[in-house]
Amino acid sequence: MKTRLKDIAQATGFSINTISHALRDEPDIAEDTKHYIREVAKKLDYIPNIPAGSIKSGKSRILSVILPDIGNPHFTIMFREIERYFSDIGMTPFFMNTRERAIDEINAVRLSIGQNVDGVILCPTQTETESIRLLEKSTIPFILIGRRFDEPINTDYVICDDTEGARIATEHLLSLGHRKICCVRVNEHISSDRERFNGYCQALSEAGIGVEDDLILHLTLTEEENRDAIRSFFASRPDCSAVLAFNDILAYSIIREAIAVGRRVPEDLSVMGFDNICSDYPLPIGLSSVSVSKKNIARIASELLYSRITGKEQNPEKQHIIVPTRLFLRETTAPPVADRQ
Amino acid sequence: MKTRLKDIAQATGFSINTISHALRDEPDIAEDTKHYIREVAKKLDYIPNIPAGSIKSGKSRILSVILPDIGNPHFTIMFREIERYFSDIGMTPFFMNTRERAIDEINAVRLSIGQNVDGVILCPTQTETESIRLLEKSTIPFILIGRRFDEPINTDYVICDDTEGARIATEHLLSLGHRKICCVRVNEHISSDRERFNGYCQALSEAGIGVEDDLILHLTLTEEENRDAIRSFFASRPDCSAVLAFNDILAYSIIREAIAVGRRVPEDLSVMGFDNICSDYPLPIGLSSVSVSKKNIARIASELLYSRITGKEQNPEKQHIIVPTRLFLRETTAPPVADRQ
DNA sequence: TTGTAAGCGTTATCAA
DNA sequence: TTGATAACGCTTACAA
Repeated sequence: MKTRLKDIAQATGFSINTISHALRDEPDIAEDTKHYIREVAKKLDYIPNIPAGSIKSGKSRILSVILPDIGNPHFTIMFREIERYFSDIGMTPFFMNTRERAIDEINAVRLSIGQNVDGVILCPTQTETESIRLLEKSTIPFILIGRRFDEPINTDYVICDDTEGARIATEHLLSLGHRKICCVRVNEHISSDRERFNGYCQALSEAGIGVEDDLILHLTLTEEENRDAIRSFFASRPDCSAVLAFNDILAYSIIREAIAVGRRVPEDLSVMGFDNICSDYPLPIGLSSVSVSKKNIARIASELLYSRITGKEQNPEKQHIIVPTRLFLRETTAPPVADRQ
Repeated sequence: MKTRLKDIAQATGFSINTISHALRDEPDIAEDTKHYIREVAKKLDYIPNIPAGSIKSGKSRILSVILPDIGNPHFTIMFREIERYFSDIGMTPFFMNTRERAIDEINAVRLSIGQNVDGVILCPTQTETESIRLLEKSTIPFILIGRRFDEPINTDYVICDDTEGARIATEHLLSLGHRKICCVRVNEHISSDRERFNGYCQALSEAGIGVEDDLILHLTLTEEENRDAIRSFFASRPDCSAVLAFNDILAYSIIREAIAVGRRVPEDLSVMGFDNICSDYPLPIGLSSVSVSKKNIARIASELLYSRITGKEQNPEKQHIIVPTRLFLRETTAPPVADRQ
């Protein structure tokens, strides 16, 4: 059975209070006493009952990290970094998936609040704002990561420079000679989707090229199959020679379908991703991609959250942090074959 | 600020007890009263304080899922399935990484016990048994997943048929005509590593072929780089024409290095994985692999854990469940080129 | 330096 | 059908 402070008190003859203080290394207990108590506690395999402590102290030393899909390496890498940061300071982040569903997000937020977490890192689905309202009402510090809301919602956030990332990626495709460039979009509620699309439009417009509606390919972020949408896009726009994908997972989906229908990458189709997950996974085809410093974003968000939790961040102004992006060119982008039909 | 039962009591004029019962839909409160209380609770955004309840009831409705590395799709897929199963019944699994480190595993277990979780799903690092001892002492139900201990440690577990999986994979490589087959190992403490190796040995022995020590390639599961080890293996055994990798991630690492040193896959080198992550990720090169029904393992483990938690599983006998494996052949395996040097 | 007592927000017990 | 009261295991005054 679980050992309680009471058991240690009985075993040592000290009061529960003394045990509690000794195990938390407070200065008001004699060193000898502390040593003795710690020894007995260890022998009895004492493990502090955190919920019991937290209802009084209000501190649980746990955090929740609410992300759309841990199956996406983009979020996996961020979570690992967050975990590393907080476990070093004795706090435990735990993770929940929203699967890009509003209801799952609200549940995750409610559960986090209900668990008395010390802080929340959230990548919102952006199809509702109830979760933000609940967090604000709870007074639990929270940071948005990867996505941001427009006015009037004002929160701390850490994102990457989506607009600029998409702009330089599109610019690069243009500089290779591509003119019919597909842009993959996923969900117009999501800020990164809108901003990447804006970057794409900017680059085209700077090159004097108009945005064609049917070069916009709408795919889904979640587990549903994108194959049919991709294939019918290929069929409808055979003249398209390059794709800017919303993320690397979708880029690889496109590469797979392209190969399946007999198009070579990059000879027949250049594909540009967004995320640079190749830097962390041994993928057999190196994907040209926009690198978004996932670890930086995660670390900055962790630091900011921690400073909010400890109250060190006195600045009541919400922090809006935009991490720069850069281009990584690998094997999936090349000039278009000039004499294609 | 957070709403408490007390606040609802004040707002409605009922006692805290009545509020508590009403919100948990106990039968001893009048329907009208329940309706009214629920309405007020909703208006006040009441979110139950789970830790407070759990110190009395002992039930937290949270579980912990302790896995080596969420970055590995093998575990990601399992976690998603576990999450799906439990969120449907109103329980919340949260996830922690061990990074294959004993100390992280023990900490995760201690934290889980300290958080009063209702159950634990653990894929152990197997470099220590302290975590098992702590779990047993805590009396919290737990299930091992993917790995098992030898006697005298006896726990519930759900694994795949590692021996048979590796045997049929090796058999297939043999049937293609390969004779110099590399087996990738990771850590002899890990049961799946030992059992897959046994399967490999069995298949070779049935074919009358001896196991050669220097066809065993030792790689690492965690983030460290395997490149040098792979390249020096290629250099030392250029006659090796096929590889059975411990898992798909390592298989892809090998493919990447093979391509990098100018060997074609599968023409110059057949590569067989273990996990079949291609079924869930749009990877550009289809990997031949042993399919291990990750979702089945996760679901079976979840069901068993839940039955242990509710006490429905009366059988005090520990359950040892072995899920069958099967072969998925894709693009990375082929007969050896006969006239290679 | 240590102990006593109150209280955190719930749930459980028992009385009304 | 509802309410008072005691617990749960801990932390935090405050007292000794």
